[in-house]
Amino acid sequence: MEFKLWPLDITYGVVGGVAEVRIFAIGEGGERVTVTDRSFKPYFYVECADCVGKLPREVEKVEVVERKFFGQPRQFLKVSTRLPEHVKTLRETFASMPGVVGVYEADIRYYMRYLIDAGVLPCSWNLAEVREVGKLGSTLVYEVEKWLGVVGGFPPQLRVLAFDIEVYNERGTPDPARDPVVMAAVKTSNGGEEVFEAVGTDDKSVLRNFANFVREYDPDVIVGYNNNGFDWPYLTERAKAVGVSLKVDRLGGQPQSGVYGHWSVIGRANVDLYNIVEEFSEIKVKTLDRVAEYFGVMKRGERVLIPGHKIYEYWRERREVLRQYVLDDVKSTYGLGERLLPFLIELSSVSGLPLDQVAAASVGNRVEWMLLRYAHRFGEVAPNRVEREYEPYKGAIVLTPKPGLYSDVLVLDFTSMYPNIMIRYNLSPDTYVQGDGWLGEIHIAPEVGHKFRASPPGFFPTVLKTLIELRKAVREEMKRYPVTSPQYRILDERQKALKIMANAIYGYTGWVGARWYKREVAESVTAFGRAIMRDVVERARELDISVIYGDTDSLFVKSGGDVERLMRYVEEKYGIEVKIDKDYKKLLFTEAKKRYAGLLKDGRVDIVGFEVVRGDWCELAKEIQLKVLEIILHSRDVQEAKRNVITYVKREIEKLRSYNFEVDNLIIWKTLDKELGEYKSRPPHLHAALILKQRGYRVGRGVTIGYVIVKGGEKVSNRAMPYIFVNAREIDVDYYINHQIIPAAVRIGQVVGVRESDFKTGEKSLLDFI
DNA sequence: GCGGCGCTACTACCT
DNA sequence: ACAGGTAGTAGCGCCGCG
Repeated sequence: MEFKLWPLDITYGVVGGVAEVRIFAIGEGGERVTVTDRSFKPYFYVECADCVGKLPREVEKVEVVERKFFGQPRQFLKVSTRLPEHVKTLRETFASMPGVVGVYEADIRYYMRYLIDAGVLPCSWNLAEVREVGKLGSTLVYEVEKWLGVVGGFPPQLRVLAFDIEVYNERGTPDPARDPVVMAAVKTSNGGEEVFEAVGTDDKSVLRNFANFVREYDPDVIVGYNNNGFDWPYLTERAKAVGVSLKVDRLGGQPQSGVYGHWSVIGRANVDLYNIVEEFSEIKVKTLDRVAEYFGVMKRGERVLIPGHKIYEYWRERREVLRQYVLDDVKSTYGLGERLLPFLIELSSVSGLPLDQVAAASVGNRVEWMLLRYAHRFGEVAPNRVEREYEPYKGAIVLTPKPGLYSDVLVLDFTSMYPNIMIRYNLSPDTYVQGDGWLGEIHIAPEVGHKFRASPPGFFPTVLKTLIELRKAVREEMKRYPVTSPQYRILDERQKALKIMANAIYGYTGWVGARWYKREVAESVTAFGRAIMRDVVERARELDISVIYGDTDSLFVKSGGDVERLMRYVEEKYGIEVKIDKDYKKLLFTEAKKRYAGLLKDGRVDIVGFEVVRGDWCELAKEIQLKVLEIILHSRDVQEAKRNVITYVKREIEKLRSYNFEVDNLIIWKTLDKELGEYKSRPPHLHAALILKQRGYRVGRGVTIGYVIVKGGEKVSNRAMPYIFVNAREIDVDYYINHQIIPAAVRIGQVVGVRESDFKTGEKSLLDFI
């Protein structure tokens, strides 16, 4: 029978010496099913010239096949093996055989190989010819006979479960061997909400009740916040320590740790929302409460907040508050899931990576898995991952702004410039021409001189064209639905997923870790980009349009001139659509690139690059900088603005001097980019991190440290203290005045003539006394 | 021994 | 582990200084 299914998770097992692929999926009627296939043999490719050698017995079959390699037709041996694990061992065996030139695609995981070859897309509707073979627990099992392709449609109703745990520990980072899980909270998409609690310090019931709940609710998707980094490893360790089994997957097993810190719960998609939140650079401090507020899920002011190091106190003395806290956390997590899952589902479908992996996978890997699918479709054998040396190359042009206040400025944006360049000039690893051998039509990149065949269309340009066309079709389809409909929302997430994947391809070509790494391609893309930018600036000059600033693919121009003509010029000459991205009434530049701020025609204040938008300046300094900016943007004349700025900032400085502030507003947040031992110098946040470590906290790469500068004679670094250990009276207010408030205020204020000395008149320097 | 200077380390930002 | 370009702070070593 024909069956339409939406794959959620995939795994395999070996039964009777045969690999069996198992796809956990949802049918059209909402039924949960398992689809199996025992017919697919693992394989890899071998390229050889007169290969000799005895075939190992793990080899099932060898065929000579026609494939392409970087666009060139070639013959390969397709070596199929009996079991997935044989691929790894045979890879070595074949590589060392006399006559073997290369072994390819031997590092592709079996179940991914299956999805790619069968053309099965996770988180999409796939049509298959199946037959029913029985039941596994309560779900039907089908055996697939033939895959009939991907069909369109919207995702089914998913059962989602969010969870969160709280651990009792008196200092530092909790230790599963010692510290009990005193609370576990769950929230489900059918409205269920529960908190499981320990009895005293006995947490066996928490673990059991949690596992029972998961099994009974039987979720398709499990979401957590840092569950890969904390909850799952902690729960499984703790379960082992107290002798409880944590059987939560769909085959009666425990969660398993996979590669790169990802945890899998077979049959379900375990998604760590923190993974995806990490990609939102506009969120500076990524604690659950702040992230939930950012996404409009729950306001921080309307929920219970307990710092991690005080949880044990609340468990001992104010348990009902802790209960509310864990509930607020799980509600936030659930809400985040509602907000983020639709995008992840589409990203899974576009990249071809199963849902539970797509959030954890890096951008480069998502692109690579997508490319592997297209390569298979085009009959291309994928190049191997090889270790390469990093070679820098020139990037985009950034114009130098003239400092000052401008009025009526338009920002022109060249849409999808890099993808368009790649398509137009056919830039791809397989179209790259080395030397002068090629006699057909070629494109030559400016400055760098790399050559590319003009036809036929290369691998990357073809993929890009496909993605752009798909996106266009999705955007067309969106018009058929009301903006507020769920369908519209899903299609919008789909077009976003297609867009970000297309935009990531240029970066991928310049990434040394990429299979299809080709520096010459990346280098040519930026070279064409620079040439276009220079040409458009020149054209603007000819048209008497004044150019104020530009960065990569945007141009800031004075409105009033024939801007439309300039836009048409770019569209006609380069085939790149130009859109007016922003329309400023007033715009402010200092002498710095990548930093500007302005008042948009719609009344919004827009700030780019300045301290206000940076996470590593304290709230107070940012708040003051914003005010200074607003004073300037809203005043009619420069002198008045200058006076008002000075009066305002002086007042703020006085407040600080008289200890009229909140410590929270003075916290400086910085992320550790390395492990503590790898630092060559001792910056402030490292100092603060070392203090945290000394007091039992686990800190290292990726952790964001919040510190304040306290009094003392030594250098700044030695006075950086984790804010949780500091009282207001210990704060070094002079540091904040001279190194946070004044620099932030002067940076913007300088445009109307405000100088550092305007704020230091009250203070007599030693020189004055002499 | 110390202040000033310039370079390096480091982070976060922009497109 | 998608890219390069950029601003800015603090650390740190070096230099000169009778």
